[in-house]
Amino acid sequence: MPELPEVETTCRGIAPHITGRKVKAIVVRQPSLRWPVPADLPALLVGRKLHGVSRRGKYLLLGFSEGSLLIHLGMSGSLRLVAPGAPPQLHDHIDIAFSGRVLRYHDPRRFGSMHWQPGDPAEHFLLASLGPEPLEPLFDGEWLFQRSRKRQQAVKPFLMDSKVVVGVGNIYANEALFMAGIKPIRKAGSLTRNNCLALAEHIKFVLQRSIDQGGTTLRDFVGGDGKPGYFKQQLLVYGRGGEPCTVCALPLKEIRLGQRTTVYCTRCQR
DNA sequence: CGGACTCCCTGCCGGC
DNA sequence: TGCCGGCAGGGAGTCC
Repeated sequence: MPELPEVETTCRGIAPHITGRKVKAIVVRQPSLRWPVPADLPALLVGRKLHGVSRRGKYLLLGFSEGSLLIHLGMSGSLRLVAPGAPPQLHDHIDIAFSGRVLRYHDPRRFGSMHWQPGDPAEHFLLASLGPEPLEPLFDGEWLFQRSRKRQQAVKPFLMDSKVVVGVGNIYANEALFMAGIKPIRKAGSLTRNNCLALAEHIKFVLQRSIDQGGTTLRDFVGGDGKPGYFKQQLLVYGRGGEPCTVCALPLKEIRLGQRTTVYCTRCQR
């Protein structure tokens, strides 16, 4: 169930265990993901040494000297390290076997993907037009303000547009809008500069806090129990439609906006 | 171009 | 109990 913090947690969790190791084998049990898994994946990877693991938006990048493997976890994907020979479970679609450790891709809904990009991964078509990373200084209130000018779209789908900023999914869009006191259905173009400053700060805050908490379950995660790294009980609005607002106790309103569940407080968010 | 909508897929939950 | 519709955290592709 990956949003940016889960992808970041995965990145940090797997990196120390596989960086510098050689790929020994690739097993593709189910090549039909969001896009077909490249048929030549074994030829591309076996024998290559992994230089490092990084993240761009919700894409994980396994970097080799010749290029990068881009992995997206979709809605239901996860990566785990398992011991060589561990029996695959249902929906364990792909193994990347390193010396001593197997990186196993699991994805019931198969909305995830794997792509190979020679050379600089940033040139891949899926990454080329992505907006800034939310936790980097390049993304700030001024950026949001400039990008939102004259946009008629509601602010929530605007925030979830990966060309505006990457990594803000449905959960964190709801949370950040609540914390910033901004109604999700407001037109992006109606936001004031101060609105945008608040919004950018709360996006950074909620994502960073979630990453910090994901870190607390890293050991379990790497050990293979796959515990998700975010804490549902800390969410202020997402999943709480009809329940009292944590600030004013008015029941939270739940609507559909751009085909996604949206929860907000009609009193605290304007 | 912006913005709304569709679809990829399995699992699960609530209603009947 | 079983079946069925609807919904789930993403996001590319299509159409207007």
